[in-house]
Amino acid sequence: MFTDLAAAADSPLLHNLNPEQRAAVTLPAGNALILAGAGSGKTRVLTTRIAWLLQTGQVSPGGILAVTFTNKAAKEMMTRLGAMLPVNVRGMWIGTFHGLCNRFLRAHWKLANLPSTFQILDTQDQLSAIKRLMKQFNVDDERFPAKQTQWFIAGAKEDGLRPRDVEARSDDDRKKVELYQLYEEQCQREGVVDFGELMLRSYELLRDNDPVREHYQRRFRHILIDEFQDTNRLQYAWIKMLSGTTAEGRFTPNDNSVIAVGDDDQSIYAFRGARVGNMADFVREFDVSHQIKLEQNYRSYSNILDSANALISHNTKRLGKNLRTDQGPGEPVRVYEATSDFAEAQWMVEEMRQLVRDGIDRKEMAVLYRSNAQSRVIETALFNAAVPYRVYGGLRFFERAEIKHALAYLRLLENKDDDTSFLRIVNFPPRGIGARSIEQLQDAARAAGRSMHDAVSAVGGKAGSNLTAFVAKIDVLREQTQGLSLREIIELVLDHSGLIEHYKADREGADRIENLEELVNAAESFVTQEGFGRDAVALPVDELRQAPASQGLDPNRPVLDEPLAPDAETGETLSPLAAFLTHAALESGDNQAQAGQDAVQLMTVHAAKGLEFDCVFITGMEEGLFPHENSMSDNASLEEERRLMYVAITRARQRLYMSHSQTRMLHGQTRYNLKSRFFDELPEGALKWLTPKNQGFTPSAFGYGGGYATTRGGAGGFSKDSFASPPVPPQKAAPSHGLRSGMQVFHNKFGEGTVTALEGSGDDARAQVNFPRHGVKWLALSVAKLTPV
DNA sequence: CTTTTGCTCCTTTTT
DNA sequence: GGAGCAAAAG
Repeated sequence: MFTDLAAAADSPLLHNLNPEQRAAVTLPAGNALILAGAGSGKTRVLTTRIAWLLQTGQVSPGGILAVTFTNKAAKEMMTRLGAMLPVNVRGMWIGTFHGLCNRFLRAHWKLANLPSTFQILDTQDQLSAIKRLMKQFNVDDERFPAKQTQWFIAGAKEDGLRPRDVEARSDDDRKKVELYQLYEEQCQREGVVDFGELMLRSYELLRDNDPVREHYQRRFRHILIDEFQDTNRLQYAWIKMLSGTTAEGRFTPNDNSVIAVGDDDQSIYAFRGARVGNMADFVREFDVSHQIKLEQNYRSYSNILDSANALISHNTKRLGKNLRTDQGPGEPVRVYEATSDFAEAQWMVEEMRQLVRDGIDRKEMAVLYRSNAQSRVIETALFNAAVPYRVYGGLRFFERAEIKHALAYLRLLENKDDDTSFLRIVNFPPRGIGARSIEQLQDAARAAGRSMHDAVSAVGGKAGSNLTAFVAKIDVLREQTQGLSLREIIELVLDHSGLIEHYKADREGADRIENLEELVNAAESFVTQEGFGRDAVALPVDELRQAPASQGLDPNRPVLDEPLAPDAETGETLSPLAAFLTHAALESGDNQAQAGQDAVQLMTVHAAKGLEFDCVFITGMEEGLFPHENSMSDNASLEEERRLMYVAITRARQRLYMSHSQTRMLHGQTRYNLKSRFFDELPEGALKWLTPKNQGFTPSAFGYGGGYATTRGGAGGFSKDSFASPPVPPQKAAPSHGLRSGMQVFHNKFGEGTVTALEGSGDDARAQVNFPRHGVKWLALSVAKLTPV
């Protein structure tokens, strides 16, 4: 360890860093903002910073708090750090916001007013809990869709608001606040917390408990936050609590150092509460003394980078940043116009085959799209061409129905009051407990103010005996699993729950059984990785010894230095089962990890953030899709779409393709789309149009009969019949209004547009029209005056 | 009580 | 086009 910083300037850690990176790594104490562009070595800077702080003795491992958004990012940080320094990374507070809050609440569950066995609700569980609640209170789900209520509650929590804090402006709002209140009571009764609650509870405990707050403020000397542009109000407030809020609730930056790393141009999560404004607030409220911009890009050639820079310069609200590269221009960005989504996929497959022939690995090719629904056509094309591919997104391992069923049994063993889990499995596998019995039980439970588990005895008759048998089974299982290893517990539960048997009887149950077996493996590797049975190593944290025991901060107990450290007094430790259930809730697991195989990667642009590939295809670049039609009306969301496109472009190292299609099947209907406005925002010099530059769908395009040119001869292997002839718009019998799909029409307000669909007849007749500047509209023909052009 | 059929709604997503 | 869910048939 270095004793003085002068000697440390030669540290091997700092080798191969550019001046900006080096400045960021060696920042003096104080609050700082690092604007890190795409591909500028952000993660490297963050981890090196931590390693540097430790190596120069400026802080001990226990004094570091590093927060990320995804488990993947946290894991990567720990791996890299472990490679740089011989340090016990697991003892450090590196993790996701939610993971760290969970750790915090597990340690202070009593102060947080939670049962020690509290369970975590994921989004699915939360929705079903809300549905159950709304049914119980006879809320009209037409007027208040459960999804909307869920959105309302999650949104309130992201803003740090409890029901009493929410300002209700309408009767509907008041009803939602009431539901929020009832939902909270239900969660508290059942001993469960949702994701937002993990954050909010932690925040409130820090806010309301002076010794706890002061303890952690003293402890965390260096706080580092990754992807700062994605933080929401509550997360920002949480950071302020940890770094200098006083008992009076005033915030003054103290001598902790907070380093926020982010890129306002890559803020793509405003729709779920992220607040880019936190960056500006941070600079102001934390008296930021240093701002560093990392603009040197090590990823892409300049044609790609120029495109990204040009595009994003159309956004008005920016902190200002321009990526540069030392690499040459590289390949031009290739643009392709297809006649249909099917043809677009065909073209892509051919292009990929050529790339493979050129020696590029399939796993270095990514297909990006705006929404998941777009993947199907592409999958079909890849499948038919026998090109291996892997789709990200969709159901993750711990979200699969059979896994959730198994977990529900396990959760009930831990926490019998978890009614969400109870309901999920009370009649699964079917055991003769129908809707009526369940309703009876729910009524009884509500009347007695108990959980469903505890209210079973109040239900008589045949229904009652089935229920009693079920509860008895759970209770027996709980007894039987005492003292067993995690693996044995799960095997026992799978066996005695009847799940395996049930799926064996099902013709299509083989996959599900396989997944259940995989659950046993997941548990097994969890146990090994988390180091159960290994002695927890407590790190010296001197501050801790001054904390008063009365506040639950036992001076002799190394609070939270190890996630699973046993309680010093009772020797009590989080059971492996409890830890595994937490793990399952917080890390929904990889999708289907067919890792290792050389396969083309398919994912949404959102999912691609943080990744990079040699070749990237951005597909479906059409008005209404990208930018998405729901985001075209107001400028703020349009700018977010543009940032999304910026993220997509900057994923590519060497080759970038963009494609759009004249027609596309969407919701079982053919749509005619114009090419994306984003094309107009790219530098013409960096582009190469593989097809004649065009408008996207126009009626005249139908007259264009020639096969489209492709870049190389080699790519022409597709059958001409499959798509070379332009699609013919559906010729429905012309109704009285005389409009047809594909027609150019004029509207007084919206100007010229293209009819893309027709529906109904007579007075109900409606037309879908795509207006270049106003987007896609449905117009009632009895009202709207449309004149053919 | 369970299975089947018909009807509705469709962003983006991590925790 | 297809998942998810509620009413109707078995």
